[in-house]
Amino acid sequence: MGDCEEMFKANYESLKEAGMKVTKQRALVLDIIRWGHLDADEIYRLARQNNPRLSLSTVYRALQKFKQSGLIEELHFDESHHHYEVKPSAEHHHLLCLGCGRVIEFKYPLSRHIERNVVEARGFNITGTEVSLTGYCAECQQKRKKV
Amino acid sequence: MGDCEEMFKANYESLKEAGMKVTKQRALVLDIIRWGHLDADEIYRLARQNNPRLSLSTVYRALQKFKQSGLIEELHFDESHHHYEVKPSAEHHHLLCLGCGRVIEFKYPLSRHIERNVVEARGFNITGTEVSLTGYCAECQQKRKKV
DNA sequence: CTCAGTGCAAAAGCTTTGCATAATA
DNA sequence: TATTATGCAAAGCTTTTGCACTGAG
Repeated sequence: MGDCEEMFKANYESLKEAGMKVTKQRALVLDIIRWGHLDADEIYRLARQNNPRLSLSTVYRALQKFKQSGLIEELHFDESHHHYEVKPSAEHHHLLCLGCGRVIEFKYPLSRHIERNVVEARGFNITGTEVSLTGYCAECQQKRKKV
Repeated sequence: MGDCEEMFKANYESLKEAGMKVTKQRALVLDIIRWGHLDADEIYRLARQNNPRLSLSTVYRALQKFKQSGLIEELHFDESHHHYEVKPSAEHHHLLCLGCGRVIEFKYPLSRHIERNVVEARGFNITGTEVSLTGYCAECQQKRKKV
């Protein structure tokens, strides 16, 4: 690797711990994922500002690897893209504002709640929970009233 | 239209009520959606058993129209396909078994529950809720133990 | 040195669109 | 008759894959 920036040190550690070969492309992609809930193409475009030779397939391959090793999680805000975030420690979900696109995170043990309160879920072993809540944040509701 | 089967009468009414032009293709597609949680290609293949000249784009255009007029809803069980169901009267969600692919439906006013119990959701106007719960049903847990 | 990762280009899978024809209201 | 829907084929978009080359361990 050789000439790698200081700012990626933490990412190198993460990759190493996850048992992955460390490359500057992967460190870069991982670093960008920490910025927010981005999709592959957004990650790609941001990453190219740092490394213009990076290819989109490398981004996709990195995302796949990270997902497999549990470093990140895939989100499905809308039907056409996937978005990614570094794996959270506690179960949490997202409110997506259809007005401004902002994402509000909140912690909530929803799978436990459902296992306890939903009759049909008795005996079902829930391994994955993804909640997509869409609507309008307080600010966007104000804007919409005015229009 | 002319030579249309008796079994589609109810669908004709639904389409008419929704303010759509009634065609035998649409009635057929709508009829098939009532069978279960199918994706576009499954609907297409089933529909062609009845009308071999039907095209896939007609299926997609019908699905889009139905969605717009609120006749059906789009589900996102896995990341690559969309599945469809006729619009339910009460809020309900799905448990998807990764073993056998079965879908268990359950009614639950989750958006209300979240609006009431999640601090971060205060002031947020939730308009859409979709919950994807994946795991293993009781039967598949048994099978997995044996293997 | 060896195997895994990268870049490029090409392909795959799902969905949408353009256009001439056919069917509904 | 005037739209609107259909069928077909072609294009679009996101994601995956093949292959030769590079780089990490």
